[in-house]
Amino acid sequence: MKKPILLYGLLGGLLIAMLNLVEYRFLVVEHSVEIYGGLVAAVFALLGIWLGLKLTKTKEVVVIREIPGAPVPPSTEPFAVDRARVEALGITPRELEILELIALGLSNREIAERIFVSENTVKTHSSRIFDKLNAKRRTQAVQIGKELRLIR
Amino acid sequence: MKKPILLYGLLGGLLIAMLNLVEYRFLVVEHSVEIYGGLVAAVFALLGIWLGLKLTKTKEVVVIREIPGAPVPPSTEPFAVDRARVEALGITPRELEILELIALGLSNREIAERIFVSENTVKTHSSRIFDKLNAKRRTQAVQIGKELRLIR
DNA sequence: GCGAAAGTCATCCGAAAGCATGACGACAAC
DNA sequence: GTTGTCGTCATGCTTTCGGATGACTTTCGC
Repeated sequence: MKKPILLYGLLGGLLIAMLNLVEYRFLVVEHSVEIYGGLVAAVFALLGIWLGLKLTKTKEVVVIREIPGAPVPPSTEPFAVDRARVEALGITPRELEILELIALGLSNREIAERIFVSENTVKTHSSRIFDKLNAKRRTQAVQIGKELRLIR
Repeated sequence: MKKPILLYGLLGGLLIAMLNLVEYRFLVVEHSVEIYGGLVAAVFALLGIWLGLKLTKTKEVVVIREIPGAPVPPSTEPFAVDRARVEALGITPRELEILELIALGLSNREIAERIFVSENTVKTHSSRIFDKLNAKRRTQAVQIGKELRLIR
C-alpha cells in the first residue's frame, strides 16, 4: 500500500520537472496555458484513475466452501476471563457484568430490568466501560472486550 | 453509471470555465503557471481517483477455496461462513459485509465512508439484516450473526 | 424487452444511546 | 473521621439508530 503512493509521488515530481522544461518551450510559442492546463489535467486525471484502481483492485472475496464430512469443530474453547487485564483496566465486576449483557444484544432498558437498577445507572456503567476500553460505541466495546478476553 | 460520467464532464467544464477566469487574474500577476498547473493537477488527480473508485467499485474477484475435512489448524479456529444459512435467510453479500463491519464496532457513518456509500444506504442494509435475523439492535444482530456462523 | 433481485439514496420521525455533570449512601482502608 | 472506591440515580442535551416508505438504477435471466 505504500509503494503506489511513493510511485505516485515520484511520478508527480518527474512530471513537474518535465513540465518545468516543457513550459518554456510552449509558453514562448504562446498557445500555452490552455494546452498546458489541459495536458496537466488529462495526465493527472489518468494518474488518479490509475491510482484509484491500484488502491482498490485486489478486493477479493474469499468464499470458503466446506466439504461435507468435515465435522464442525465442537465448541471446546474453554473460556477464562483475563482477570489480569480486567484489573489492569480498572474494570469493576458490575461493569463487566453490564458489558456481558451488552454483548448479548440487550438494550440499556432491558439490562436495567434484568439487574433491577435504573436505566440511568446502566448508562453510567456503560459509559465508564466505553471509557476504559477506549470504545465509542457499545458494538465496539463488545468487540474490544472479546478481543481482550474480558467476555466470552 | 451515467450520472458519474455526466457529473464528471460537468465538473470538468466548470473547472475549465473557472480556470479561464482565474487564469487572467493570476497570469497577469505573474506567478501563474506553476500555481495554476499545480492546482489543475491536484484537482484532476483527485477527480481521477474519485472516478476510478466510482467506476470500479464493486469489481470483486471471487476466489473459491476449498478446505479439506480433517486437518484443523490448531492455532486459529477455522472459520467458514455457513453459506447454507446465509442463503436460507436470504442475506445478500452486501448485507453480510455490512454486518461484519457492524461487528467490528463501526458506526453507520464510518461504514458508509469505508465502503463509499451514503449513510442512508448503510441504514437500509442494516435494517434488512436486523429484519432477517430477527434482531432489534445492532448488538443483537452481531450476537445472532456469530451464533449462526454468518460472521467470524 | 420485461421483470425480479440487489444496491443505492432519501425523508420523516421517534427511540435509544451516549456525554457531561453532580450527587448521595455504603463500605473499606488509612 | 477522613479519604477513596463502588454502585446508584438524575437532568439536560446531542448524536446515533432504527422503522416505514418510496424511488431509481443495474444486472441478470428468461
